[in-house]
Amino acid sequence: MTRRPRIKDIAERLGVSPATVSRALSDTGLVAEPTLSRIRDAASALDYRPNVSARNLRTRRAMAVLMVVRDVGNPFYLEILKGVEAAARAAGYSVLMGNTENDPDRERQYFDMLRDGHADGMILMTGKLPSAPGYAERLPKGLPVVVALEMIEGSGFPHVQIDNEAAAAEAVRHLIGLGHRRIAHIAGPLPEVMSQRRRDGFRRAMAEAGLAVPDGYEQRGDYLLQTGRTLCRALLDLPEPPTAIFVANDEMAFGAIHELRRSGLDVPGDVSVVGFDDIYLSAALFPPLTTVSQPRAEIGRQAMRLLLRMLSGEALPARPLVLATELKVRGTTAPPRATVSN
Amino acid sequence: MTRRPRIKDIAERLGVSPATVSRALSDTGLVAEPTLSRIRDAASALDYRPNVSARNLRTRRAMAVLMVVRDVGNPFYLEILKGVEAAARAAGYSVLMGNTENDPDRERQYFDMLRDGHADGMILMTGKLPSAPGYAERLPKGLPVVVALEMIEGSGFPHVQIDNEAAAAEAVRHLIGLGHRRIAHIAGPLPEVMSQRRRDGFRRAMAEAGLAVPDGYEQRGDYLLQTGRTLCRALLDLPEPPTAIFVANDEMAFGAIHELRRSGLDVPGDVSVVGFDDIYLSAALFPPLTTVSQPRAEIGRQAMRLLLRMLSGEALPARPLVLATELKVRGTTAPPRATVSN
DNA sequence: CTGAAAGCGCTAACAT
DNA sequence: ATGTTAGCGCTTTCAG
Repeated sequence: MTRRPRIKDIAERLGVSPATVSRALSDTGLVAEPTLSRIRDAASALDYRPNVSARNLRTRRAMAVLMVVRDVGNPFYLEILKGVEAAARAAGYSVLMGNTENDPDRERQYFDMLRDGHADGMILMTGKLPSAPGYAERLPKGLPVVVALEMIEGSGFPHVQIDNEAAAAEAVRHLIGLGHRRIAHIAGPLPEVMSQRRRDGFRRAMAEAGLAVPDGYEQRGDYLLQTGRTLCRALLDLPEPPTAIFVANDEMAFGAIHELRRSGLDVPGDVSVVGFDDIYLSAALFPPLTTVSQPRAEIGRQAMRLLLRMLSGEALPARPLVLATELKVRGTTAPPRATVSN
Repeated sequence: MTRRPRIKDIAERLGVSPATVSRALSDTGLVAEPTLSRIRDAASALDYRPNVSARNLRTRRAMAVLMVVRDVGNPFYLEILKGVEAAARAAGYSVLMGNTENDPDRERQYFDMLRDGHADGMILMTGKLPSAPGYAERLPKGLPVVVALEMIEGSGFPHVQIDNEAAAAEAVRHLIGLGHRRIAHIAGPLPEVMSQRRRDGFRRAMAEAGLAVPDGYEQRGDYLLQTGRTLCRALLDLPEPPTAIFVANDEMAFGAIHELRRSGLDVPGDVSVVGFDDIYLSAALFPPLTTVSQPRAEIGRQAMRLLLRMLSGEALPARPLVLATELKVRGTTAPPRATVSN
């Protein structure tokens, strides 16, 4: 079996210089017509493919970006990945996936991949900088990093996000509008900014409507399905259980619904439930989940767009790019059974 | 801002040769102790990271593998990705994701990435070779490719798969064991080998039990949720509708269940449903889905293991690696309402 | 055990 | 418009 052809092989075969072949093959528009076609033909006849390592070494670019998430196993990220991938492909970039699982070692390892030339830029969706001590401070300024989905305050990187607080408030107002008064919230992990925002939205909507949030009406979860069950149980065991629950993500919402059903309660007849995220299959279940839909593919696309602009040396505005959410009113919300005011 | 340090910088600073630094940093065991530590210290003081393009160019390896699927948007692949990623990381490899969407251009493009040095090997889960004419024939023998999940007959690549036919038969036997006689099947796209196998398993189990498969009891789908609905409707409109349905994947099974409920039928009271794949959330729904569980993470891990062995030059056995499935009996199957034997 | 030298395959100045 | 030359940063013979 014969060795893979290099530029030199084509050049010799055609009696031109390697430089000309390189120029012809990379569409610089600097090669005249008789030569151009001959080179292209020869390249495809030899089934030539440029060696990316050599090219990358020379051009000091990898033509790859890194997308880093907390948990690749979560389908939520897939739609975003699709958006990123599409935008990346269109610009000739590949996408590397990084998975941190909240492990500080991995968090910094992916940052290191930027520095060692594995990737040219990074889309960071972990909601934090590497937590290794002193690491964040030592990061060079102007690193081509876009923070998406979650926010990292004070990081100085451009952000693509949604207004979690406003979206949460809208969801709660929907419940209030249906006539609910006793509305509870199952929150995400509160160290995280995103969870805080969603809880703040809940509180704001309640306050604006003059509704109290009794003790025990705010439960603190972790975005896992099982926890949705447990915390829902806790709410049902309250002396005055809520007639509606705003849950900080869909998985916990499913858990909550499961628990309600097991307790013989009807959703939405006895208790209404609103989720957040509009994950895969949310619309397809029984009943379909009322939830806040994030424009996930668009988040991915925009994040990649910003990143490409950074890579082309553009300075980016400090203001975060905020994308619109949409409350999808589906089958898990209805007016409370007995509309006794207060 | 000062330039990124190179090996040469460390060498000069320490008065040793670049070669020694390289050897020290790559743990060859060829550098003696006073020097070794000095080099390591200097490297970490300078925050040195080797340039991967240069290294890859020199070593002719990318230390990356490519995992190619039909549709990144499908959560099904996530667990596999997790398995691949874990095994890859452990061996020092990164994972590149490829998404073909059944587009022939992309199918071949990812193969090309192998050839241009983007990746050293590939885990192919698309169930087919690039369909561009003549392409498959021209592929060099012994390419480091492992086919996972689906099979590509005659491709000559090592396979990691499950026994789709046996698993399907087991699922159908479960229904028969419950007393069902009128059992229908909603199949996947039949050009695909995987769908054929699952259908064959259905047929075999029925034949073995001496049960007929009446006209219209085999519907041909495409793995999409909406299609599950439509085809379930078609089954219900039959003069003698089935009392149980074996569906070729979970998404269509959810669609079918949705349709059954909309028609006022109880699952599993009136109709039992079995799915295939055990996708995300299948266990968490109401009722939880009875389905065939594939060892997804294990498929990923094993595929990566085989690939690593190919990359180290080992010749691999032609026999496919077949992993065990497990029928998860959950809440969507029960004996038929009126157990009138035929 | 360490150093000198070569070169992986490509592209970018510079020259013509 | 094309050729010449150099070099990206690393690893790996080959010497010593």
